[in-house]
Amino acid sequence: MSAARGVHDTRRRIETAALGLFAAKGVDGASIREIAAGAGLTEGALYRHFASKEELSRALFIDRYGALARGIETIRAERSGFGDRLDALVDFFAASFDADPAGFAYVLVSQHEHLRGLDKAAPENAVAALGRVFEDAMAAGDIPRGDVALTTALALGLVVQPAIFFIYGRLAEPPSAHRAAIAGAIRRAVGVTDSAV
Amino acid sequence: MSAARGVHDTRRRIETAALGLFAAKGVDGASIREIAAGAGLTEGALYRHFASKEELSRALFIDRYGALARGIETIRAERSGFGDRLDALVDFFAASFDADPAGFAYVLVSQHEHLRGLDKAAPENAVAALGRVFEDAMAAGDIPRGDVALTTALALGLVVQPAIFFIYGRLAEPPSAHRAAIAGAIRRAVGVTDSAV
DNA sequence: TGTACATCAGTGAACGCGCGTTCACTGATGTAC
DNA sequence: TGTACATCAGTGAACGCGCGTTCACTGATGTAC
Repeated sequence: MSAARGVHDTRRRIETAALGLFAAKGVDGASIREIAAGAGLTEGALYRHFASKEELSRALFIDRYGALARGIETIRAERSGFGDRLDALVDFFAASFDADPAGFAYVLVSQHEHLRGLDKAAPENAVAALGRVFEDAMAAGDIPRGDVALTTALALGLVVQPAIFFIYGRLAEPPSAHRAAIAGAIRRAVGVTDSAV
Repeated sequence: MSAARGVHDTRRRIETAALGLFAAKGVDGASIREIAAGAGLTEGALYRHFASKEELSRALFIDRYGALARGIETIRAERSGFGDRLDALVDFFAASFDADPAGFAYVLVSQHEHLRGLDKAAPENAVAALGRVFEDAMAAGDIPRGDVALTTALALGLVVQPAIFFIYGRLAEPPSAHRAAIAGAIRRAVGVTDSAV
């Protein structure tokens, strides 16, 4: 069993190396050889931990994307009132980004590739979870009724684009430095009514 | 010379086939063989028109990205006042999307790959051009002074995210169907002052 | 008008290369008796 | 405690494959005299 202790370290090293390379060069652009070298292994050893490159890239995505979806659902369950939820959501996204920029970048860039199969109604769909928050807000009269998908897109754009600007050096500081500005912009963009400030 | 007449048709057919495949599968995911077949040619013939796959993908990007940059600069030159410019910009983005969804998707997805070399100060940088519009607006007092890059990111996010939602089927209609809503969201998000409505 | 030559888009087979993946083997560790 | 066997992460060479690219060749068209 003491040999097995190292197993999770190795798996983690592979994931870390893969995530960095996938975020920087894309899944297609990063080779198994590079990933293995980055993790301090040979290619053969990597296949003791992941059955294929596809499984590796998918596991990496599901982990991170699922964590976002669960985080959103937790906030929806634990907070009531759109204002509280919105602040918590912006904080959560910003903290997720700070904790693992490569992971966040990977999810942003590869989501379409991995989500194509996944149904829009899937339990762990982060965008759908976000949509429910805006649905609730409309039902409660906290924001004007309207197209939920459009409202979700607008709010998400206000969070995601600053992250992309930061990743590519167009913004000096990460989203966490702009939490208040982003939350304020969302409030105004979606038209929060006075009762829900 | 009558033989040369067909040359531009062929080039266009290659570009159309490549754009569709690049937008759908990424540059790495689309092969020269697929592109050539899509254009009704053999691989060898494709190389009469483009020196390499890299040149093809780059030419496609530069054309489309440059057109966006020039469109933004034209609006800045021909319109005065932030309100007019903003409406024109949203209309322009929406019309560009409608005219060539695959081209727009390709620019969105591949910008980071191609812009890495390009300097932020490059003459045809669309994001920089957009930034100048917000700089002007701040100087004129049409919107509150603040971080220009952040303001640009917020506004761009409000335009881009609905396009992405539409491309991936999360939004039923393209951005052009939501022009007024998007322009309104930008106005509120960036805090247009009363004098500039 | 007819002949000779140049140009050039297109063909299709072939190339070398790097990729993801496999496999026989090693050696350290854990378990059974 | 000592021996025999099982397990399994890791090695490193090899595999077949599809990729981007090349190349000798073709045939239609344009140009010169």
